[in-house]
Formats: sequence, C-alpha cells, structure tokens
Amino acid sequence: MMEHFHGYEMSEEEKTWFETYDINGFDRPSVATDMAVFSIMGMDSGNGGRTNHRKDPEKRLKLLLIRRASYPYRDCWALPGGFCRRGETTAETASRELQEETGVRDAYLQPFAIFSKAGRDPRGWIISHAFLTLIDGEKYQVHEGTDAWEAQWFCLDIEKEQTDRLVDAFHASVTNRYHLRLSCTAHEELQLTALVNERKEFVRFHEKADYEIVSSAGLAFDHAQIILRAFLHLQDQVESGGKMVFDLMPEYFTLSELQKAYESVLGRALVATNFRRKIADYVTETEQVLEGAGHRPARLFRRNLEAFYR
Amino acid sequence: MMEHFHGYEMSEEEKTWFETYDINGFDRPSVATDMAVFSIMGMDSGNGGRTNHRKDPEKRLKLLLIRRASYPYRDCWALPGGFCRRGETTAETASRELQEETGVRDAYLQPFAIFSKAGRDPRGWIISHAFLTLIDGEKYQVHEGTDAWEAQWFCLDIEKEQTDRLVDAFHASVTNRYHLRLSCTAHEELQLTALVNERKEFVRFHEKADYEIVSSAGLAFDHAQIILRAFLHLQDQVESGGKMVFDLMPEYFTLSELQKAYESVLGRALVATNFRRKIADYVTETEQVLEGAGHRPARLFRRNLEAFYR
DNA sequence: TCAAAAGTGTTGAGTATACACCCATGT
DNA sequence: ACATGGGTGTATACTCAACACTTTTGA
Repeated sequence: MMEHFHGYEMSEEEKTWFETYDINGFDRPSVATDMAVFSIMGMDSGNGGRTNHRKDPEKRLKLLLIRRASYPYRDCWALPGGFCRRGETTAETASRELQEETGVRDAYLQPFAIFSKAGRDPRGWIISHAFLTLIDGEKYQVHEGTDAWEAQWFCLDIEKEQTDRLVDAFHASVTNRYHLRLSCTAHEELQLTALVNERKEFVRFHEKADYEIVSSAGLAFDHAQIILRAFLHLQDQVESGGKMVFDLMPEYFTLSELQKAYESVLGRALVATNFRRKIADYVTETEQVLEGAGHRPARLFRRNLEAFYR
Repeated sequence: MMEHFHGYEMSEEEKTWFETYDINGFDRPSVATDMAVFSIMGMDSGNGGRTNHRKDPEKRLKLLLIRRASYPYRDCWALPGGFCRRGETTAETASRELQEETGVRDAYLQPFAIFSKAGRDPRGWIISHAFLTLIDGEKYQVHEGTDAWEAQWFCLDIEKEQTDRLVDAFHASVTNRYHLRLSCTAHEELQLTALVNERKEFVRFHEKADYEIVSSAGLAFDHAQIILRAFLHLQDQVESGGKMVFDLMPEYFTLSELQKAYESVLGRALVATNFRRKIADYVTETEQVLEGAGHRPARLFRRNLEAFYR
C-alpha cells in the first residue's frame, strides 16, 4: 500500500504515527457495482417477430437480469453486479463481474450514478456504483436455466406520466411517475413491474432530481430505480448526440436496423432521410446487400472507424 | 437498516439466514469525498489587479485548498473533503464537509469522477468520490491562518502540451501532458506544481482516458490528478453549454464580468457580441449601471430565473 | 481628444427538419 | 400489381462565428 508517491518521503515522526494508525477503527461501507446491460433483440416468437411477410422483424430493447438464488430477495430478479475487492478499481469490478456473470468481455462500461442512500440494502451499509453498457445480444449466449444462476433478457417498457408541475418566480418543480414493465418471453408470463416517482427541482439555478420507488414487484433491492435511471441516462446521452447505440449492432448492419435501434432507445420515430444524414459520417458502405426481405434489398454498412476516432 | 422495502417480506427461513449473516466478514474500503471548489477573484495586489487606469481589474480562476495539519502529507495542500459517515449519501458527506471546512452552504455540488485505484492513499484502501462546485468567493470569508486548519485560495494555471499522437485504421491514441501551477498570493512565494500525463485511447469506438501523476510538489495524495480532472470536466461542461459559470457571479454583474468569468474558465477569448447573444436569455437587464471605470458605464444584469427553470 | 469598454447590425456558413419523390424487390 | 422498405433531392428555418460599426464615459 505504500508505494510510488510523488515528492513524498516519510519522516521518522510520520513512520511512528503510521504504526499506530488503524483505518479499521472507522466505520466503513461495503462497495458494490451494479450493471444495466442493454441489448436489442428479436421477439423470439416463431417467425422472429415478423407480423407479416413484408414487414421487417420487430426488435426490442432488452435488459439483462439475474435471478437471485440466495437471500436477501431470493427468487427476485436483480441487475448483475457484485462487491469490490481490494486492489480493484470500481470499473475493474464491474468489468470482472460482467464477464463472470454473462461472459461478455471488453464491453464499454459507462458509470452513470452512485446509490448510497441509507437502507437501500437490507444487508447493511452498501454503496453501489452503477454502470450501463450496450451490447450486441445476439452475439453472446447467456448462461440460462441453471438453478443457482439464471440470467434472462427482459423486454423493457417504460412509460412516463407527468403528475405535477409547479413554476413560480423563485422555485420550480416537476413530478413524473414512471411505469416500468419488464417481461421475459423465455418464461411463460414472467413479468416484473415497478412504479418510480421522479421529482425534479430547480434549486439555485440547478436542476436536482430525486427518485423514489413507489412499488416494485419481482425486482430486488432498489434496482427498479437503478434501471430507470440507467434508461433515462442512456436516452439523454443518445438525444444529445452520443453514439453508443452502435454498440448494439453487429459488424454489418443496414441503416434501417440502426435506425430501429435508435428508435427503440429514444422511444420515438425518426425521419429516415434526416437520420441517414446525421449518422452518414459514422458508417461506410460495403458491397454487400441483404436480400430476401420482401422488398428492395438493403445495403450493408459498417462502422467508420475514422469518425469514432476523431 | 431493515425498513421500507417494497413488495418484500422476510420469510422465517430468511430471518434465520439473516441472523447468521455478517457483512463485516468481508473486506471493505473507506469511502471519502474530495471537493474542487472553484471561484473567480481579483488579484489582491494593491490596486486590485488593475494594470492601467482604463483597463478593468483582472480576475483569475482560483481553487480552494486546505493545508494538512496531520499525517500523512502533513503541511501539504489538499482538496477539502472527508470520510462518509453511516447514514449519509456521498452527496450529503460532500455538502457537510464543505460547510464545516469553508462555511459554504447550499452550493451546487456536481459529482464528476471516482478515484479508486489501489495505493492512492497511504492509509489504505480508500475510494474517493470527487465533486466540483463553483462559488462567488468574494461573498464567503474562508477561515484563514489557524495553525490546525488553514484554507487558502490558489490561482490555478493549467497548460496543455501534446506529447504524442497516433492514429491508424484500428487504433488511435493521444497523449497530453498538463502542467499545473497553483499559486497563493497570501503567502509569499507559495507555489505548488504538478505534472500529469493524460493518455486518451479509442477502444472499440469509445474514448478511454487514463491519468498518471508524473510529479507533484506540495500537493497531497493524488489530488493533482483530481484537480486536473475537475478542471477538464468543468471546461467540457461549459464548452457544451453548461451554465455553471453563473455560480461564480454575485447577484448583480455586468456582461463583461460574466464574459471574463467564461474566458478564465475556458482559457480563451470570446467575441463579445456573440457571447452576449448566447447568454441573452439567461440574464435580465436592471436599471442600475456601474460607473467610475474609466470608460462608458456598464449596465448591471441579474440572472433570469425563467431561463434556468426552463 | 482618446483609450477602453459598451453595445448594435449584418452577413454567410453550416446544420436540422419536413416533405415530395423515385427505386427495387418478393409474393 | 403492389406493399414495403431503400434511397435521393430540395426548400425552409434556425443557430453560430466573424466582423464592421457606433456610443459613452473618465482621465
């Protein structure tokens, strides 16, 4: 623990001080990570989500959850994650846990929030560092069906409902209620739901948001809140030009596949022609086309590395 | 610790499990916060930074540091901060420490990074949650000169020097070296310096930045790195339209004062006419003017609350 | 009178958005 | 043939940076 400190030499006096110093004398929390792993996948219904021979298969935004085999919240579903070990950065913890639990390596893990409110975990004082990541879910086969360790993809539906709005000259606040619905097509009728209130307040010229779980069925801990905030963070980033949606795509993809990925993250339709212009620099055309779709074949594109490595 | 969990009732079996569960059996870090408190202030030299009877006084970006009265890094300067207590969120810790050490209440504290690398603190495994905040420093009188507890404002100069750049088809990286200089005008010739390397790498279409302290004189722990990253984060936010620069201003201010604040954060000159247009919605004109400045009196403005509370 | 800063008006480039239109394919 | 998605072109509005210019004061 005492290596490589710059311009810092211990005096004899300090060495004496250090010998009697015991950091374990102080009250300390456990530190954990939770990961919201998003993907975009077909519906797994017989025809792959195709409702009609002309329409392209519908793909949905999904979230990876793990069924807890032990207390607390046994049999509830939780975000993958785990405790930090000595010697790791929190990012390394997240990366290690992600690989252990899902086999996913080298994903881009973005930290987006810290959850440290007292009472958020019945086991005690536990601070969670939350990360989000987007992966091409078709590419990874997630361990399913073990009794001790079950991972499943859940379709994610989040609906927003404004419940209150107050603006006067010195104060402003907005209250929203989010309805979360997570449904897993692998199990019959497995559906988790939660209600989370968001209260945005403007204090001294800065927005401050507070979240409160109103109800949560089948989800462990405060994960309903973490899921919601991961999703909102993702939407914000993408709305303001972030390019992480590309992480959901395989190496070769059509522009409408990419557009559909954007649409399912943003929750709204985009105008194809404008969308193409916006992402034009980030893709390069290939010679290949995708045929047999009931309509004009689409050209396949790849990421244009130069644009990302600006 | 066992209150208000939604849709969650303990079974008898779980209660039994819980009685034997001991979270203290696991290895845990200490969790702390560090705050980068920025302000913009005159030079404290006789004429208030005025070099010529016409020119307005120069104001500089400053950072608040505290001299450590105890080991480790005794007599070095460090960011204000402290350890999290049970029952607090990390944001509450930051807010409490800021008030205890500087008297500043109700400032907007923005979390910007986590520092959790092994060996960053000689006392052991300590994870730091870093916050930044901008305040109107003229308004707060900081406790100075005590022997046990000395706080001072330091002028902050950061110079960037690109040392390496590599871009090929599959990989890209940029290396920069930052020269930090912190000087305190209250003490004669008190100057702290540090050199920090930044290595930006593009991995799988995402930028990843690593920081390494090359040398650090007079600054405690890894605070040179934290200061640099606070500053870079601040610059990024302001470049992309963040309005936190207003936090540096008193209630009434002229547009050039505001512009100068922007300029000292961004480290470059702005075109007055365009600047005015950009912030026009965020200010309201008052009837008052500032006279006696050797040139045409400037109108005083205030924040326009409606624009902030959009 | 003149330096310094306050403040106004204009212009051209680039970007976002809406929309009208034609193309190619499998059934 | 025709529904469906692939793909192009264009007109309009809006934002942003650059710059030329006028105004007002204290010394």
